[in-house]
Amino acid sequence: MVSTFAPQAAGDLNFLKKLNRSSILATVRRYPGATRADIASRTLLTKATVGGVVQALLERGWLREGELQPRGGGRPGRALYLDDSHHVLLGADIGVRGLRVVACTLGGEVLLQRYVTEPPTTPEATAVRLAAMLRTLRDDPAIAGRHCLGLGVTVPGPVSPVDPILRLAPNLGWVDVAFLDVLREHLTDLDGIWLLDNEANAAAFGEFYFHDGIPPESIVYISAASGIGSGLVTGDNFPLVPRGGQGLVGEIGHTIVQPGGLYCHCGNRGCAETLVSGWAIRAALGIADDENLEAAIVARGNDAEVDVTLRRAGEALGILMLNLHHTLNPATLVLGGSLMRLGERLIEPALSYFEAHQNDLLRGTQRVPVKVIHDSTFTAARGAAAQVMAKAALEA
Amino acid sequence: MVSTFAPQAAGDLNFLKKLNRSSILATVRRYPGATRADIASRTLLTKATVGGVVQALLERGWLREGELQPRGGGRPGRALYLDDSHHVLLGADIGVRGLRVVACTLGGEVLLQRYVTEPPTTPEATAVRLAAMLRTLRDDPAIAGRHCLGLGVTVPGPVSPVDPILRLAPNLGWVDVAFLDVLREHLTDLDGIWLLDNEANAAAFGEFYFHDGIPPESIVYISAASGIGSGLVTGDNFPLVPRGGQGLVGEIGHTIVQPGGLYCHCGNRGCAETLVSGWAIRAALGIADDENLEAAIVARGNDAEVDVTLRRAGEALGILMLNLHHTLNPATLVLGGSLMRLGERLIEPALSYFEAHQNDLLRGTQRVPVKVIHDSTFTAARGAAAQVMAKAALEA
DNA sequence: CTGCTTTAGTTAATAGATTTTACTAAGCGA
DNA sequence: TCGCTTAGTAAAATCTATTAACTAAAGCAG
Repeated sequence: MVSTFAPQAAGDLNFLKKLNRSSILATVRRYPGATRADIASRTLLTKATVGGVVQALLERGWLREGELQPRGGGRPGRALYLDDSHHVLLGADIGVRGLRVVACTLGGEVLLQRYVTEPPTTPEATAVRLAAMLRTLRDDPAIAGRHCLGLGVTVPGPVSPVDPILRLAPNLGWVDVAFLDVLREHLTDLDGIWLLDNEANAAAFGEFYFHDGIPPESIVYISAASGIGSGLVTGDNFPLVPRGGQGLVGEIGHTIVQPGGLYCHCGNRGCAETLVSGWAIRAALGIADDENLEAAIVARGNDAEVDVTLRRAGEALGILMLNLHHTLNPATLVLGGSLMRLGERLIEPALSYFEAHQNDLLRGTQRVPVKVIHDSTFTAARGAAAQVMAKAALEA
Repeated sequence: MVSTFAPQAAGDLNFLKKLNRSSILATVRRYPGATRADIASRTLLTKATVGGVVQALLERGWLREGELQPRGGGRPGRALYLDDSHHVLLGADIGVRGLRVVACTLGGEVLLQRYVTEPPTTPEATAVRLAAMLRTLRDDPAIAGRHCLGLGVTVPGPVSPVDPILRLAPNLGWVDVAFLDVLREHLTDLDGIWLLDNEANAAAFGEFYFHDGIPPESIVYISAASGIGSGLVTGDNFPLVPRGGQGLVGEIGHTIVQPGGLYCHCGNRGCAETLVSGWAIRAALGIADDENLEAAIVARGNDAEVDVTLRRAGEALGILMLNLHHTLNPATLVLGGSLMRLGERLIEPALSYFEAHQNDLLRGTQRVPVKVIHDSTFTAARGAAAQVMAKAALEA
C-alpha cells in the first residue's frame, strides 16, 4: 500500500506535526464551521495544540474564521472554514476522447473548467495542447491573485507506483510515458506540486477527500468509459490509495468474467472490457470510433439490439460491482465515467443485479450504498486537484 | 484500510516512539545481525535514537546482542538479533476439519505445535477443546519460563473490521460469534493480547511479517480449502491488513467467475467456490464429507474423472489468481490451504494459466512470483502469532 | 446589575522524543 | 605509534505536545 506521504524519514517530530495538521484540516473539511474546541474533541488533541496549528493555518491562508457559534451556556466558539480565497488547485484529465482541466478551491469548489474534444495523439502534442489550456486557466482573472499549490494530471491507464510514469494506455496508444516531464517542457512557469495518477484513482480520491460530512470507511470508484477501471481509497483522516506492486490495483477491466468469452485487446478472453466498455459496445453495435457513442445510441431509439447490448453490458457491470464487493469490500461504491451518460438502459441492470446479489453472503447486514455520477466529466480532474491539496497540506 | 494500530490519539509523542520502535524491530527482523549503525542508516533515524531504543529493547528481552561485525576499516559494530528466548507467542487456527495451535518465538520459529482432527461443532464445544490444547501448550516445559505475549485465533470466515466477531463461517455453521469471549470463559488465566482474525488474513500477515529478507511491497495469500478466501498485507515497516467496510476483503470465493454457472451455497450462481473448493470437488466426485479428501482422491488413482475435475478446479484457481492480479495487484502471490495437498494435478493448471496470461497487460514487466505452500497446516496459526507480536511491539 | 457557572481560547511551564554536537571506543594500515 | 575510519554513548539543544493556570465571553439567577 503506497501512502500519499512517506517522504524520507518516518519518525521525526516534523512527521508528527504534519500528521496533526492533516488531521485538523480534515476535521474542518468534514465539519465546516467547527470551532477549535470541536476540533480538539474530535482529533483527541489538546486545545493548546489545536490552537497553535489553527493559528499557523490562518496565517498561511488555509483557514478563515467565521461567525461565533453559540454553545449551550458558555462562551461561544469561533467557526472555522477552509479559506477558499487565497489558493487554487489545478487538475487535468487526459481522456481518450478529450482533455479536461479544472481550477478549484481548497474546499473542492470548481472555479473554472474547460473541455476540448480531441482524438488521441502523441504525448508531445497532448502536452502542448494541455499546457495551453492550463495557461489560459491560470491567467483567468477569476483566479488571478491566487497562489497555485500545484497540478495533478490523470491518465487512462496504470501508473507506476514508484515513479510518475504512465505504464500503458491502450486506448491512447501510449506506453511508458513520463508525461509530467513532457508537460513541464511546455509549461515551465507553473510551480508547486506536480502529480500523475490513474484517472480512476484520482476520481476515487476526490470523492473521498471532498466528501460532504464524514466520509465512509472506504470508497471504490468505477470508471466506465472507453475502457473500464476502478480506484480505491481508504484511511481515517489521511486517505491512502493502494496501487499494488505494479500499479495495477483496480485494473478490473481485465478481470475474467466469462471464461472462453470474446477476445480482448489485451490478448485474454472474457475480460470484463469485452462486455462493458465503450469499445465493446461500439463493436457490438457497429458504431465507428469517431462517432459520438451517446448520440449514435440515442439516434437508434428503442432498437432491440441496442437494448440487449446495453442490458448485457449493465449486467456485466453488476458482476464487476459484486466481485469488487467480495474483493475490496468498499463501504461505498461510486459509478462514473462517460458510459453513465447512456442512461438507465445500462445502469438499471447493473444496479439491480448488484442489489439482488450483494447481501447473500452476510444476510441482514447493512447494504453497500451505490452513488451514480451521471456526468463525471470533471470528476477525475477534480480528484487530481484533491491529491495536490492533500500533499500540499503536508508540506505547508 | 484498517490499520493494526490506531489506538485513541494519533498525534502524541508516544505514537512516534511506537512507530520508531516498530521500525527498528522490523529492521532487525529483516536483517538479522544488523548493527545499531545499520539500523540507523536504514530507518533514517539517528544513531542516538537507535541506541536508546535498542537499549530499551535489550532490557526487555526483545533483542539480544551477538558477535562483532567487522566493517571496512573502523570499529566493528555489535550484531543484534531478535531475542528468541524470553517470550512466546501463541496462535490457534479453527479449521473446518480440525484445530491447530502453535507456540512460536519472536523470530517466527515454531517451538511447539499440535493438531487435532475434529468435525465442526458449536463455538462452546470448540472453545473447551481449544482451551485445553492451549493450556497443554503453555504448560509444556519447552516454553515454561517464557513470558506469553498473547494469543491470536483465526477462523474460516469474515471477521468484523471493528469488533472481534466472526460474522459468518458457512463451513462451520457459525454466525456472529464473539469467539474470544467464549474462549476466555474457559481460559481465564492466559493474559496478554487476544486477537481474532480471518484465517487467510492471518496467514498473509505471517508470510509478510516473518518473511526472510526484505519483504515484497505486498502479499496476497490464497487459502484454498473447504472454502476459498484470500488475505492481503502491505506496508513498509508496519504491515497493514485491509478489511473493508464489512470485513469482506478477500472473500474471493464468492466472486462470480462463471455467470449462470452452478448454484453456490451463498445463493448466487457461478461463484469461484463452485469450481475450486473442497466442497465443490467433493460434490463433483461424490466424496462424502466425513471422508478424507486427499486419501479419497489418491485411492482413485489416475481416474479420468478426477483428472478433469482437478484440472477444471486448477484453471478456476488460475482465473482467481489473474483476477486478483488485476484487482489487488500483490507483489507476491502465495498459495496455501489444504487443497494444495492434492498436488500437481490441481496446482499445475493454476500456475500455467496464470503464467500464460499475467503479462498480457504490461508486457515486458517483471513477473509476479508465486509461492506454493504445499503443507500449510500451521501457516494461519503462525500468522496469528505474528499479529500478536506486531501488536505487542507497539505496547511494550 | 452583580455574581456564579460554563465553555472557548491563550499563555507559560513541563514532559517527552529526536537531533545535534562532542566525545570515547575500537579496529586497520602505514 | 600515528592517522584514519567507523561504532556507539553522553550531554546539550531543539522541537512537539501536554498540563495547568489564566483570560474571555456568554447565559442565568438573584
